[in-house]
Amino acid sequence: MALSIATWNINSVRLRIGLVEHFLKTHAPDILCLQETKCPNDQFPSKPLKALGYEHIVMHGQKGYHGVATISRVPLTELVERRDYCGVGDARHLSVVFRHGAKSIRLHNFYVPAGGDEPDRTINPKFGHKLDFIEEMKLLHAEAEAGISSILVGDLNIAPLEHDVWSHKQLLKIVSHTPVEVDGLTEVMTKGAWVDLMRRKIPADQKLYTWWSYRAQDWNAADRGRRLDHIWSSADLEAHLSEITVLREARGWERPSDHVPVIATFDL
DNA sequence: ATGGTCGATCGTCGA
Repeated sequence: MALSIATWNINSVRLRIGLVEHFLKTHAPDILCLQETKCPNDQFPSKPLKALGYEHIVMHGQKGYHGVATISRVPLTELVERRDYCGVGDARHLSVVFRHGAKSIRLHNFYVPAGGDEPDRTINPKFGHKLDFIEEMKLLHAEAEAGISSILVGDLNIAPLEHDVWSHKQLLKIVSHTPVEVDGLTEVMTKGAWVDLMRRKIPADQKLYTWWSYRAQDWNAADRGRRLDHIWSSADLEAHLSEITVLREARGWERPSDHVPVIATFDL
């Protein structure tokens, strides 16, 4: 029985609700996790999503900034969590639990702080916040709850591997690919026993990006991308992963997000 | 080496 989970930093869900509808119509994931919805909960555009069969919507929004939402066509349980990482009141995490066949699965939806421009916490508090957020994520274990498998998706704002960026050497001092962030995210994975599902299907020696800056004249020709969006799971789900799709074409849609959807399909 | 572009909101911050 197939299960598909998608993640997409939408960069304003109200502005791009048409693109979300198009994506749901053409790819029909069972569940879509959005980040950077930039939308208070009472203004979330639920109606067109429900009309497409996505009747189960859990939001964690705030005015103007951040915000995550999980949109599902399969029922979700009452076991919803919204964790306030770093205790600053940002809407950057949401997790839900659903059943699929014999399994119960907790699905975490994360929007990790971008961290500003200067990779030095003594002069840039935003970078310090990012490092503290990652530190707190190290406490999250893929097997935290007995009998519940885990999937973790989202915009983690870190490209950990050499071929997750267009130039490893030129980005070593650029926030998202600095050694302190990469080491931190790697430790989140190892301590929590998470599996990087995208790299189980696309080998680490191949370039793989999910984000291209708005600032490039021609994002496609320059192809200076980064893999900032991720799909991880607990070890028990790895053997059931059938496909990973990075929807690069979405970067070329009209008025696009700077991130593209990533979809994991399981056979469970 | 620098600047380049977006979105929410309405001067400026965050990315």
